[in-house]
Amino acid sequence: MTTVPTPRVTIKDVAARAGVSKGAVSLAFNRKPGLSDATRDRIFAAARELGWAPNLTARSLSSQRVDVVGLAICRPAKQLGLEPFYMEFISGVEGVLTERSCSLLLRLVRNLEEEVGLQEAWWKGKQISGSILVDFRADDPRVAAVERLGMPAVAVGHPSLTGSLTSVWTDDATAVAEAVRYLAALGHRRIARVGGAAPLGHTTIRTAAFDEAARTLGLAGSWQVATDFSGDAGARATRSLLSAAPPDRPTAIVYDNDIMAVAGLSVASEMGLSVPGDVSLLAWDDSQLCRLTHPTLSAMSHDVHGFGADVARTLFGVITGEEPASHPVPTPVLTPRGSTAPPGGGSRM
Amino acid sequence: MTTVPTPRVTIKDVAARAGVSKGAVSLAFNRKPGLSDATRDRIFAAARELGWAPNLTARSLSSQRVDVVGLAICRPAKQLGLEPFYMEFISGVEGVLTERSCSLLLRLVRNLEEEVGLQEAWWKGKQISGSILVDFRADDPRVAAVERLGMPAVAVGHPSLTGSLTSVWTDDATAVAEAVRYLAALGHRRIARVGGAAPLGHTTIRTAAFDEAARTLGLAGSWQVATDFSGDAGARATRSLLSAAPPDRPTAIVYDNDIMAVAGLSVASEMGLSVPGDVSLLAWDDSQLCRLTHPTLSAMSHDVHGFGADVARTLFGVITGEEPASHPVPTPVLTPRGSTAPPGGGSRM
DNA sequence: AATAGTGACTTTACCGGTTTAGCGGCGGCT
DNA sequence: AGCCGCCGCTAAACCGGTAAAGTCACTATT
Repeated sequence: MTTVPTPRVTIKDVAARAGVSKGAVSLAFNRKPGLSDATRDRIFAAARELGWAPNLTARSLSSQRVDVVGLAICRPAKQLGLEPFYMEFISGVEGVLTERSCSLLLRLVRNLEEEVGLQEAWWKGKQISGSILVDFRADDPRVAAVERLGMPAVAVGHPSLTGSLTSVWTDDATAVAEAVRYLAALGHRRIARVGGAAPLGHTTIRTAAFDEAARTLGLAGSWQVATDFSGDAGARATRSLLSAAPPDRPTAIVYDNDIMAVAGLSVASEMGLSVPGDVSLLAWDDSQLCRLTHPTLSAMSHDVHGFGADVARTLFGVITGEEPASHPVPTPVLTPRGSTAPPGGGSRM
Repeated sequence: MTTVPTPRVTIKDVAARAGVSKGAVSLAFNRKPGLSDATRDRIFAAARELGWAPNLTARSLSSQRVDVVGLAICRPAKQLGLEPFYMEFISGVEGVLTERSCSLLLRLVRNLEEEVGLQEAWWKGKQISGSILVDFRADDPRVAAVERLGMPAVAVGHPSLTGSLTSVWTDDATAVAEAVRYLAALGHRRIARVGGAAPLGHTTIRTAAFDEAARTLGLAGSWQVATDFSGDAGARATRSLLSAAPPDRPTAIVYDNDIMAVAGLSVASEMGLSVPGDVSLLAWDDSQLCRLTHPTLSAMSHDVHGFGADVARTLFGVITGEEPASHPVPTPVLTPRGSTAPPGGGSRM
């Protein structure tokens, strides 16, 4: 294929064709007052005939705004592929961006330092008008960096992690408590949790909430393991938890995402334990995956798409200077399915 | 948080501080010859002190190039979330883009018309320097549109679908044939396939290849179902295939992605059929998911990350005018695991 | 000694829009 | 009639860079 030496039609050509100045074309395309309807129509007709669309690069240079927001995700590719959360989140964000003809600049980064550098480059390079920050950690360096830059941003994470940034979060502590309370109500006394990546702030929050709930309910202890969110890690953790002799073996396990719960289910079956007879399993996030297993997985479910949309809307608020309030999205709710039941129902599968 | 009225440091400030002209600063930052080391150092020092980074918008306006490539994905959000393919593909693309400090503009679109409009807007708006096109269909309107625009692009799909566009593809026909041959070699005579979305070109190709292979091997027929790639659809299809009475029931099923295979596995178990005893299952793509089930899923596996990287590299070739050749990536290879075995081993689980 | 060549910069003309100041003409008001 | 104010539009400055042409001092060549 030979690349045609593109004709490069610019605003000047359109202006010439419509018999007006380029200022007039600009006014027409930005729906600003000051033009008669007749002229406006002539301009649009000319533009259509020439197949012209404004050069957004030039536009943002002179108008000092860009219709692009950034999203950098800092997790190993290996985990990302399977984590249904992100794609759904992104699709929620997209939905809102699209309505405002805004685009998403996506980048996967290897660590937070890289992300800080990237956000700075994006912002100083005037490539984005704001950014969505995810996966906060304790003392996250992005908080200070973003403040210093004065860049509009929305932090996805609990306010205790996101400093002065506008944030949107899920109330993980409450959700964890509900999960534990539910299992306890079923009669479980030995409940374990297979958590996510330890450095992540929300993991810490869930861990603390789990401990707290276990204590409050007077449970037999509080087994928790940190993983990297991968299925393999979830399988390993489950294997280790379930290989304890029955009196010490947990009768219920809560997972921090779907993948690990699926992996856990498979480990239980591989070890000859029935679910939920010998052990109850509770997943988190509740993607489609939870309904594809046998038994189906009970889960703490969550409107991830809506979460993304909310975050995007909030970001627009920040960008336009409305100073929207930080707020939580609806707390995940328990969706009981086939993987949870009172303990000791024990029939082999 | 009060947004600081950003100081707006420009190339002029840096030039002034370093005591040179802005042309010199430009030369320094673009690593072009014509400056003494001493001056270069002074410039960098000045830039560092002022915290300056070039305005990429201005740069691309005058240099006529942008370091951004586009990717529009046209699938319902619901499917995307779970489809491990895309995130892995994207991460492969990203890896290559990052080395060249290039960014990815991502957009989810609802239909091809929208995508055509988007690509045109992106290109005419000089927002991207090229695009990656995925999920081709027969008579795909994007082929003509992209040619008309003269936009550099790489099509992910078989050349029979992508017209004159440079393309990178997986040899699905060969892979399907291998899958069928393998199952036939195990002794299966009644093999079914749960395919992906019918309008997609690669689905058509696989369907034809499956028919062909079934005929060549003299199999008992060729059951194929089209779905939408979702787990639910995979489950429904499997349920329908397996509910035939034993002489007509397939003894092996090939799936077009992992999710559907996982769903199929669960349906088999729900119907009291053992895998691989009563029915063998073969997945496609081979994400982590295949190793998390019980039994583990045999799959046609595929270096999706590498695929993405290859596509990105090829796109750079097209952009720089090297006219790279269209080429296939390595054909998926069979990875036998626990879900495939000779038919009739039939012990209940 | 005159000429050519080179290295190190500077000057200046864009890139393709947006934006603001300005301007001619026309209707309304006094 | 004269002045004002507004409408509809144009001209020109500007956004922050890049790139090509120009300048100038200094060395090498003949």
